[in-house]
Amino acid sequence: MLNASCLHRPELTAALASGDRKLDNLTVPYPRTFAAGTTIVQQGAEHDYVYRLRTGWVGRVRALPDGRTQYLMVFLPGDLFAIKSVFVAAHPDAVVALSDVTVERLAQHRLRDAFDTDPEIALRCTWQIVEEERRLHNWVVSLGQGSAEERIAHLLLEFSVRIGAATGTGRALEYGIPLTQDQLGNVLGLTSVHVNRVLRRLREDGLVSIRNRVVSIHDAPALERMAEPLRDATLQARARPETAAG
Amino acid sequence: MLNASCLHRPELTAALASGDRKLDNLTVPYPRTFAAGTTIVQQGAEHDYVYRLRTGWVGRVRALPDGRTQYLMVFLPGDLFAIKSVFVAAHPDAVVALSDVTVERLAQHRLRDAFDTDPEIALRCTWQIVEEERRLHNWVVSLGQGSAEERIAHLLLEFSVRIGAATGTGRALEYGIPLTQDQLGNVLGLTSVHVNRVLRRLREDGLVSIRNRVVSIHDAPALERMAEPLRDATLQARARPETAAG
DNA sequence: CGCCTTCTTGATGCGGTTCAAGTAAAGTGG
DNA sequence: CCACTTTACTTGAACCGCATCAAGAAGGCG
Repeated sequence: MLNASCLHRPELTAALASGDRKLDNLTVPYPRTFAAGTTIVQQGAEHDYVYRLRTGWVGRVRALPDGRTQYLMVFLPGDLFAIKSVFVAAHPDAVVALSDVTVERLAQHRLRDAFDTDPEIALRCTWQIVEEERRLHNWVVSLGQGSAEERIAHLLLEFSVRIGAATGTGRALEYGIPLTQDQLGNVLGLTSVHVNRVLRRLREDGLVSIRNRVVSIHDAPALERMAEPLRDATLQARARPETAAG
Repeated sequence: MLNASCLHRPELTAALASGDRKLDNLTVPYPRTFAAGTTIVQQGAEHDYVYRLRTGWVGRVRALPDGRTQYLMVFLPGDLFAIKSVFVAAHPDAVVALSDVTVERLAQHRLRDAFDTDPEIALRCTWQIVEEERRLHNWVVSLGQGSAEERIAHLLLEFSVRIGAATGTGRALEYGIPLTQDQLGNVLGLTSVHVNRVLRRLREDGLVSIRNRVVSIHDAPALERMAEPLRDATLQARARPETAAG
């Protein structure tokens, strides 16, 4: 499991997997379930658990005082979330179940002890945060520079890759998505109306369609071409390495 | 030093400060300087150092293949940067000196060893990443939901707070800023033309002005009112705590 | 002085929002 | 099983915030 893109230094792979396995011993005995729409962690509240997502989709979302809302992260199975509980007292944003989900809970203080005594667990936790940072960087680029088309293409492809990686099969050309167009808008920084219009265009052009909460990628190369400018530069750089400067 | 907003769990304060002090023993003997505009870490390159910023401003920036660019982080004195070197092989974005800077270097592998053997150092490193994540969350909200006015007001206030915290004095109502309007645009996801126009309005309305690379906040309350919707919700929540839900 | 970067301002246009209305599908309670 | 409601999707028309294009002014710096 662990992570999709495996951008970590190769010498860490074993330690990471080992750290992940060790989390099993720290989880509260029985997994817990939340129905779609449930708030798992309240915005602004203190919280004493960290979670490992087993099934379903979870989102971190911030509500602005005037009613606007923005999603900050979408978690898929295998992700650790609310890991900030270990370090900060209050969560500045809510964590909600986007679909029905099952999670394993880890008591914050126990994980914190393990963090101190077991470097592999510390590594696993830090890795999760580093990975989230990577996603956030891409998110900022997407929101700051991407057009609506580019953002949507990029997001649907990212889910495709992450789901594919989590399930072991390669990229998923068809996958369930629990997000409504309204939620997609709040992920992408767009209105649901515009999301709808762009999706229509993509559907009519035969690139991708969403029907009955299922994404079907019909023309992956074209979709990738569309999302290309927003693609994580790490991969591009690998294709044509450059010399480092002082 | 360490961080501004002190949102960490109180029981960690001592360990964090201690971890920060321990970094002193890991730094390469002589601090290094970079001239404004220099690239410190190349986009897409591997890199074996982590840095602690002593003086000046540093930015992490991503260049898209078609020429667009987006800043992903602005580092101020006290920040650790390129800390990802410890965990990932290649940096997906460049790190550049926004002004003349002096930095302390830490060899990646030495820090990694220390990370394993000393929980306080692990905590200090993880804390830096958690803090960056906090900033990125706010950044995403800003780009996703904020108007140009809100984003600019929010950014200038954030710098004010962070500089104030780093220098020990409270919020800085006047501070030097090395960013050009063009760079501000690439931080804010706006064109320099629009940044210019909004800054003009803010100046004419007596809220804030930038002249000769110096920001002067003339009407802090009004500026805060303008940035209010984007303000980190943690503080808001503290004012009126809510009950937690299951 | 002449060049270059940054700042400034105007004119014009487009991408995305806003407002509004209508359709479709899935509950829900009687 | 059928009115009634609710939630999601869809589409149109009008508007506006910000981008784009263009050109000039104001400052460093060789």
